[in-house]
Amino acid sequence: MNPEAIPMSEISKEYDFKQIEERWVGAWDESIYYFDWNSSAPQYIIDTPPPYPTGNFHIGNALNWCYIDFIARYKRMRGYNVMFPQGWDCHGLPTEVKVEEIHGITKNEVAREEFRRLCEELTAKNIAKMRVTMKRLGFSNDWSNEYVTMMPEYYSKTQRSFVRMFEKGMIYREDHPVNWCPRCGTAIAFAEVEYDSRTTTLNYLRFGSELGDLEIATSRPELLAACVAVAVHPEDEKNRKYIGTEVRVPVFDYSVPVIADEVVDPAFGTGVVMICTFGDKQDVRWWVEHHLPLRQAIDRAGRMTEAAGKFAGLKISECKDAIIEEMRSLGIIYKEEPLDQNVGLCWRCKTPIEILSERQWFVKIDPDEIIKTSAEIRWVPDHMETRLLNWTGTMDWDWCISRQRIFATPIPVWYCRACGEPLVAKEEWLPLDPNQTKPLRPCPACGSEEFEPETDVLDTWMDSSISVLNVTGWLSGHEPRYPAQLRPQGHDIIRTWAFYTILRARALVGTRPWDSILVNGMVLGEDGHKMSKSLNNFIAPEEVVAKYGADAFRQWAAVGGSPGSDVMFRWKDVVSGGRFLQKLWSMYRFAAPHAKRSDDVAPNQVDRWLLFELYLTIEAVTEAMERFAFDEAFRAIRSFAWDEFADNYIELVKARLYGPDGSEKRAAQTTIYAAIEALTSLLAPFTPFIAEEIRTSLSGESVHAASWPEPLFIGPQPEGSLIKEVAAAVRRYKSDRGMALNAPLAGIEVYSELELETADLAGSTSSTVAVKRGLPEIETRAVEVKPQMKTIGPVFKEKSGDIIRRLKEMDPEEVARMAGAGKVLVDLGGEVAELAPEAVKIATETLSAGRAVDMIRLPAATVLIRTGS
RNA sequence: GGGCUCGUGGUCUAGCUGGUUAUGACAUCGCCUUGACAUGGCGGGGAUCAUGCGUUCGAAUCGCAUCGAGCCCA
Repeated sequence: MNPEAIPMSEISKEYDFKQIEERWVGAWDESIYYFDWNSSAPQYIIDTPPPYPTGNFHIGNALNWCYIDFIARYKRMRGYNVMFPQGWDCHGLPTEVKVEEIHGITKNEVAREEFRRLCEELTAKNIAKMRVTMKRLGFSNDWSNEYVTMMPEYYSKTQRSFVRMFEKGMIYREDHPVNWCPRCGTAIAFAEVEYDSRTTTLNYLRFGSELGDLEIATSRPELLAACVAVAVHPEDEKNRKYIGTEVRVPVFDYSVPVIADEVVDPAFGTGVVMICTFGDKQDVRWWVEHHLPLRQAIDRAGRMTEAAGKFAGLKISECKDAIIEEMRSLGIIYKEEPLDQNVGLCWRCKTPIEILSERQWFVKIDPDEIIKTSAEIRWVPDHMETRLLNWTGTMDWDWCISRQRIFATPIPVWYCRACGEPLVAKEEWLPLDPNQTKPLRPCPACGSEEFEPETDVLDTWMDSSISVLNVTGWLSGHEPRYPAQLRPQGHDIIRTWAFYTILRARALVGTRPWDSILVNGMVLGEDGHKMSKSLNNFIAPEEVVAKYGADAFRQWAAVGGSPGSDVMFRWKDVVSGGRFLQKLWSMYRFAAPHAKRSDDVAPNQVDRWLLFELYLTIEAVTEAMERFAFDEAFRAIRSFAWDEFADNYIELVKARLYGPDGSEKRAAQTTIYAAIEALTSLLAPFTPFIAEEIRTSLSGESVHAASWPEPLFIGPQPEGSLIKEVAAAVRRYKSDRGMALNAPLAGIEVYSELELETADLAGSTSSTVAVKRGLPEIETRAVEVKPQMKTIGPVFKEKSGDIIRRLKEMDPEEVARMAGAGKVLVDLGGEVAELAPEAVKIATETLSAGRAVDMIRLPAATVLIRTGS
């Protein structure tokens, strides 16, 4: 489009973000963001986090997606074959709960398949809502690579991964202690356990012994029936005599051994610990180490078992009360005191978890392999890797992957009714639900054809931990392209998603999952706390977009904080983003009729200065983008656009633009064109809407199909830079005197060592300008000595402080004279230090010596302004 | 209790491979309607760089300790 066809008056004065952004959302062709499976261009595959489809794309997601979009758009412009896929991690308890709520049912009241169907229906609706928000925010997702974990295309891969790892011996089924939520009725992994401090009671009781009663302290007397041993420290003077003997468990009256273990803290309680199966993780460790028997006193529903004798059937808390009451009345409890302790809670419902021994499916964890693989990955910021490594060393048992739920990937296993042997499905039978289909062969152990289906389902992390394999083409018919280049994710799920993904990629395809992982922080509300609905500091992205637009919101994401650190949501950042959009629009409104590309015009000093600034900006932005330093990148763009281009360059060249046609005018027009073209390209990853609006008006091409600007190789431009400095100084001069900026001055003389062009300076100051070499004939006087520490310190070491003090006391005129003569002598009392001239800088004051001029001193020039006429 | 990160004008932050004048934004105050923009321009005020000790000629920057905050975990 010819810019001449857009008179300035036809471009609205105000930037209408709503109209423009919504128009582009509707107009953009999404296919330009599709990954090309056949391309030989370097690939850049992003393992986008698949969000849980709650129906609301929250601001934490939005921050991460902004980061991803900045990178995806930047990499595309750099010529990469980019995949920015979108997945949905559908399975999970929250949806089950929501469905029960919506339909007023419990999951056991309807058929398994029917319940699953209701969950899928709700999930599909939520996904549709979230897609709308994502598109409105301007994310350049590749929707041709969307995946939905609840669909057979995806969960068949989860099932195949299960079968393959089973066949490699990396998945096994075993009776094993698991973390159990009695309320949800399901096993959970360590990653799902939260901790909270609670106050409870430490009960002191007596166990009967031939050596006299043994005193023990416990916070969980309800587990008395699960007691399998008692432990004391081997060096414990008071209690060591009991080691190797047996003591009687009160109330239940059976014998347990007393064992020695150094882990026991002799100073806690009575120094004697009751080992139960299982009160906590330490009990599990002792149980394994000392080969103790199993006495399970609590069942899956959180009620006491037959092992608890007359307390059987009571809830845990009821049993606790009853047992304490009984022991008090029998005098077994002789002391009670409050105890602060941290209890493990189910992350979903906050119910205290129990450790039960259950037959469950597990994935083997090899910490060394995880650590080795992690070392092959570039972590940004690098300290986030420490969190993974710390976590890797702290797990007491393998990853429990079976869950007692419905809406999840079925475990493709049956058990033979005749001999109990498990039959794991063959890969080619998948996908399947063992509750719906029968195995295609008889029991390999006994030949029976009668089977019980596995009703447990897989942990949802089993789905999402292969997201990276899914997007890189594993089991898809495409040539696989793992590892992916980037995993962007939050630091809250390092111990889960990052950990499990590394484990699974190693196990299934033998490589690291990604080249780099970019870890983003959490979004904090304006009160400084993590944004959440319960804290009532929650802002929806839709609200921000409605008020200030997606481009303004995205600027908050870019400059609100650096990736990795937590970022506070601040309205003022969005507001200031909106102002920048208006500023850009005003710039464009001015530039549109002037931006014209001409060949063979020679840029003048000011043009070349701007082109050099542009060159520096492109270099700085490119370098920052490679480090994912979006805040630095965007600040550099903003500073170029606002400070250099708008406030300085445009003001300097107005006279040329409004002046007569000629090569000087065409040089300015060409420079403006180049600046706007490059600027829109740099802005494209961050503010895709306004960048597109301006760029298409300028050149008719989409900025999102353009390539990243090449730095124009141009050296420093001291002349143009000085002209800018002088113009700014004159602007300040006028402002200080309350003069209008376009008020003419009687005359300006610029003294410097450079050969300056005067046209732009004369135009922007509305005054005649004379350029002279050297210094004006006026008096100068030294007023201050500035010692240069960098020069003095290394030479004079401990004398430096003294020298500085003396220098400041000396007459500046005298110091200046000595510096001019080649050396500065400083009397230190006993001795005289000899300083090189560069060890001091002299600040001078100028006297206009009776002439009718004002003087402005700049680092590289002296400007005289005639005040008389 | 452990690990990680971090304490810089009123608020948020840059600097942190040590060099005496600590960056920017927002807020605040003053001046200015000039042919893109008052959602603008120009300028001013405002900081014991959490505290203490140490290393050094010299510390916001390096080390140790203390206090405080956030996150992850036991």
